[in-house]
Amino acid sequence: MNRNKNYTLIAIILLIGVYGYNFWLEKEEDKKVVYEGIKIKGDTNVFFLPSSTTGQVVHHDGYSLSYNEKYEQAEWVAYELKKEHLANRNFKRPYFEIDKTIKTKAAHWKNYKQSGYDKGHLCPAGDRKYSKQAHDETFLTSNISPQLHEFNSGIWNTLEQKVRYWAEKYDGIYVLTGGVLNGELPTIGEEQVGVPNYFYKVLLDYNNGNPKA
DNA sequence: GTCTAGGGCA
DNA sequence: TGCCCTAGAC
Repeated sequence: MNRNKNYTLIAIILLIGVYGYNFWLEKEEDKKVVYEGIKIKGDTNVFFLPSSTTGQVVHHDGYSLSYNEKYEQAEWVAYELKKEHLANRNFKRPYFEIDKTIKTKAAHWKNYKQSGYDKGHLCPAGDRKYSKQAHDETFLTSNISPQLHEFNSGIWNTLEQKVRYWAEKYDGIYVLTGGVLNGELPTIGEEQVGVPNYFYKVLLDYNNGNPKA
């Protein structure tokens, strides 16, 4: 591996269980509202969705994201991981495609080629195995970020598997993932895709407030 | 064996 | 774009 680059990747893992907001926790139908809140376009930062600093929030069927044009990647990706989303089907790895829903144009995957970095999923393909459509959707360039292979297939991968375990255990959770995009970051490719130094995940369990860390 | 990936080649 | 092989971490 090329050691000329400054490797200081650290994962910051934030696991937050929330007790509050009883007014939408207690009723079953409210779950529905939350779920729809993710998908309905035009809704402002409904419920758990964070605010966007770029003003460009895009909703896909399987997840929502806020795209940061400067760094050519999403500042966050949010999705719900339901128990029934968990599946073991194995889809063929599709081709990475440019996310056409990004108005300012998402980066091309060629930026990542031979950059030494992985095209790391923010919304993991492994969390969207309940349908091929949802699975393939994670292979949009708006859903990936440059990650070291060692990091992506190592501790990050482990974390994603734990997320799946928790989704099973707590009957569904919300997941928010992103890289820390600020300041001057190293870039790759012609479009200068920023390379985050840190990645984070925030988990929200809406019907069982067991805080975990 | 299961996940995450890169890369070569028709 | 599909197919198939390789590699690391757990």
